[in-house]
Amino acid sequence: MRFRLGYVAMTLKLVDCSPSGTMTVTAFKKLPDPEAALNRVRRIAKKNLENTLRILRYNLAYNIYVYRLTSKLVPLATHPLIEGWDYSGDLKEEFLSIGSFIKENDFRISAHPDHYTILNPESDQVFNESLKDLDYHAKVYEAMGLTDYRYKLVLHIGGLYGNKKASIERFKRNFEKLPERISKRIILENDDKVYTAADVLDICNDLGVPMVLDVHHHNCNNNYENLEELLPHIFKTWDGQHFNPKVHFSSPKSTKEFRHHADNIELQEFLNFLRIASKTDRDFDVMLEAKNKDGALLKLSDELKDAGTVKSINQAEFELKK
DNA sequence: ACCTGTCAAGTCTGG
DNA sequence: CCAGACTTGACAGGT
Repeated sequence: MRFRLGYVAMTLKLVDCSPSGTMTVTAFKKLPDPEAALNRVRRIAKKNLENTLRILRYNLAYNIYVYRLTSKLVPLATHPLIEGWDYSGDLKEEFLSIGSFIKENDFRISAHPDHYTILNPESDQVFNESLKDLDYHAKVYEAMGLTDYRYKLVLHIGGLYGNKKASIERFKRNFEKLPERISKRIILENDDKVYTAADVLDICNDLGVPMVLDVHHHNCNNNYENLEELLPHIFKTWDGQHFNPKVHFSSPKSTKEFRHHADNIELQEFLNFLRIASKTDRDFDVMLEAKNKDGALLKLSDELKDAGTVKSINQAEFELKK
């Protein structure tokens, strides 16, 4: 049984390599000439794309094949200020070279629209804004030539609005309204406050959508659910998908700030999870969500090699001994 | 060069 | 009904 490690958006190893350069609305409006402001956005977006390719090259060198794109590649992408700008046509070459590199090397790439993107709100306006953001994410994949639906978008269920059952029903109804180019990419994750792993598993089974288990969120919000029992069912939602099941993993910052992410991954907690996961007898990928990003990955990797319970294939891939 | 307040966005709680 | 927390990295303004 094998597993791979990945990290989110940003490497600490490369100098001056942010893929998330931004321009604020205030800064945009402050420039007297809208054309000049748009030029600035274009320059930042181009830089973000170039840096993303640099990061992917670095990942290849380190055998890191699991990576999450930042949602901020194109600043203000869904804002009316840049409405009408064809960023995917304008930066076609940059997008396509990223996509080709991803396909050539068979990277597992994902993206995670931020927590303002919600499918079950009570207001139509919030739903429509969320749709715009999902459309942007799908456009980014399409501009990269990643038209295969194996490249996913991770979402949470959303708000509670005082009634979990009704909010879940609204989620499902709204999900069915999505165009295929979006819905086929969506995978759902349990959150740290409202929707537990069992809640999300039910929704995923009803909709036929893969589920990402976030182990840390489960530790924050679990309603006494047993992970060992749930895990085989969670992994089963990935049957028929191109990639193996995916898990998010992070360690709590402290007892007091339990929900916050720590700088690195606690080895013992990780080994505990591996023990449970090994019983499913399936290969899987782990997205590490730590402040130290790829630094945390390389550190955990070293510690796993020393721990002896797993065999290292390379920096980011391991085989579990039975 | 460094420090701090601010930033597009939504939800929830407490006053 | 409104202000502030939540949470995040990066920008922008001030020193």
